[in-house]
Amino acid sequence: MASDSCETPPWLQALNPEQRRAVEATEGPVLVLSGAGTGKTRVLTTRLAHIIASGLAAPWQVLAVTFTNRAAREMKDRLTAMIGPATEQIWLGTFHAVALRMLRRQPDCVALRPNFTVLDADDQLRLLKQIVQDDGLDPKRHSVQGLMAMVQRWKDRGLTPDQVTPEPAEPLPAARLITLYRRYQERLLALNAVDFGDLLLHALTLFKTHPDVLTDHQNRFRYILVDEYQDSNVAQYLWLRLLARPRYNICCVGDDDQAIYSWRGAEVDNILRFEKDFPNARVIRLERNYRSRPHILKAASGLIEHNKNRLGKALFSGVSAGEETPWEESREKKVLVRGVWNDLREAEVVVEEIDSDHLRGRSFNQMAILVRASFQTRMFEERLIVLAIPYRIIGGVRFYERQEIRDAIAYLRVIVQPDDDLAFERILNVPKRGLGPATVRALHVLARAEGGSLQAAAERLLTTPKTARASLRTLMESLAAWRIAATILPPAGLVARVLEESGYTAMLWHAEHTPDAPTRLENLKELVRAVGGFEDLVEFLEHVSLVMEIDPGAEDDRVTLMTLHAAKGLEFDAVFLPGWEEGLFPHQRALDGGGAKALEEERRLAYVGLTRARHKVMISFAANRRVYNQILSAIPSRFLDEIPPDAVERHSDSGVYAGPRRPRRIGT
DNA sequence: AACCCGGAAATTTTT
DNA sequence: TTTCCGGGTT
Repeated sequence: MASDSCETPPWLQALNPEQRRAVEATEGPVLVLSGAGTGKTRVLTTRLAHIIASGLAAPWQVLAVTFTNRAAREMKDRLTAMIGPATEQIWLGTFHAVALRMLRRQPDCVALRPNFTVLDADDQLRLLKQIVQDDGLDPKRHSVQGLMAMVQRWKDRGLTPDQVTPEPAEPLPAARLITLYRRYQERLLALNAVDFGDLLLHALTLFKTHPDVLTDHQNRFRYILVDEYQDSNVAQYLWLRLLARPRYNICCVGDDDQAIYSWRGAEVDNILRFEKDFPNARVIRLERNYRSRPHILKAASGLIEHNKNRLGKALFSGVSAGEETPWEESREKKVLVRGVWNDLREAEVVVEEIDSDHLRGRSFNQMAILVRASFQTRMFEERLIVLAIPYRIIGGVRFYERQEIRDAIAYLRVIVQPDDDLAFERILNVPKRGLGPATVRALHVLARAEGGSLQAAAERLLTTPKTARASLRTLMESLAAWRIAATILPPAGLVARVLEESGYTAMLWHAEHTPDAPTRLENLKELVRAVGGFEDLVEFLEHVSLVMEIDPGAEDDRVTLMTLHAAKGLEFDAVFLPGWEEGLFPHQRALDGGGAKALEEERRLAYVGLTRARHKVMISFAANRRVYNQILSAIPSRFLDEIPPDAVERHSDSGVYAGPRRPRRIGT
């Protein structure tokens, strides 16, 4: 083993002792508890490089799973810089991407056929709604979204319809819910489709029902790395446990203080239980923070200490964070807290601060406004536009969720995958071609009678001369033509042709009365451009269903606006945290139902926000905020009182309730 | 099949 | 307030 050699390999030299231990502890289960800004990504990438460079395993014998696409991309980039093209051979990706890759190899093992589709949230809802209606339930009385959430939660826990245990206190009898779940799963299989939760559920089923497949994978993966382990759900945990056997060379990296996804089925318990789950596990703590200035660390640590359910970890400052940066100023030795009259004023104050920072030579790139809920960004956008400050929003309405993009993609799906009824139904009458509900109903009846797809039913319908509709014939002929074209044209060319020949662009061009038609046309052009980066249509569709976002443009100097959730893993010189009010942050939903657990998660979210900052944090709260049409009053967030007072400098506008206990300063 | 109207929900966070 | 959905009418 390379670590036995006398010379220290160069890639280890840049690490501190704890990091180095985390990298060199290759055998057996290891939990790396890495606090914010302690060099987690460096440890992960170095560990991978170390395993490969010292010959412990070939690249393709290593599996590294992340939670987000961004984390996967970042790791890939940094690893490529270290070990070059061998990176490509590592199994590196999000849980969902890796699971999908495995399922693609053996779709038949979980009753799928090749080329199965990955449905997005919108398709899932549509499908479930159909099932709910078929069951004679009124979608209005029983929220389809609520039912969907329930199904997803089951899937997050790795439960198939057969394994779901009846739960009391649900809106419907348990047996009926399970039937809905079962029908939903049956419909998905019939459509040759999976939803997001299925990727993991099926991957788990694959291992459970096919021991030979599991053994193959166990033999292949000598080393497993897991990022953001605190965000894993039960299904992911079970899947990892199976896969890691019998060597248990599994290294999980995470921070229980940054667990913010329980609403999506993540189990903080996974990380809290690690030592029990994996006997003889080594636990390595990374607590040396290289990111934030001491006052920020103090504020963040003081806040998170109010959580009871945590492993306990204390960050300390690794180096003095600031050398020669434009951020050295005396008044920013504390976390600034501003209390203002209303949300409008809050936007003014924050954007003014951003503007004056910029005038002092600080770049917009290094400033971020992190909000609790995405609707908060609007007010800031308006203000930024007034002062002509460039900004970018991360998250928001995602590119591939826009209507016109989903329509275009539905066309592609119909071409690639004739069984995809959802996509077919979506495009059947878009643009309008006289194929309305009556036609859809007829097709459904026929499809059900013959046990085939809607497209098969459509072909069949055309053979019965009496009912044959000219426009349906035209559509089916077009589809056939596009299918042939797909084998010749590059994907981008095909998309352009489909949009043209289907009449879709004509429809938009014609629709001058709708103000956003030009934007939509623009988006479609953007889509063609995005498709241009792919050589294979199927590959593109895969990318769409997993990545959901389009490559960000060139890095220019802009302020970033995003939610706190989206900010995890990022860092900025200055971070602005608006909306620290009871009811907004902590969010009302957390205060209503969830009890202490939900509140602790909100607190962790606040912790994540604070620890994104290198040099400067400004928190703000508004006494009044416009929600819908009404103006709501709120008192400052309890989190403000939980930050150690000596790490904070408060200024509140006159007349603004500044919170209990502390004397307030008036005016500035 | 296309249009109009009224009522209800919307705003937590995402692979 | 706006937007979306479903039902009813033309």
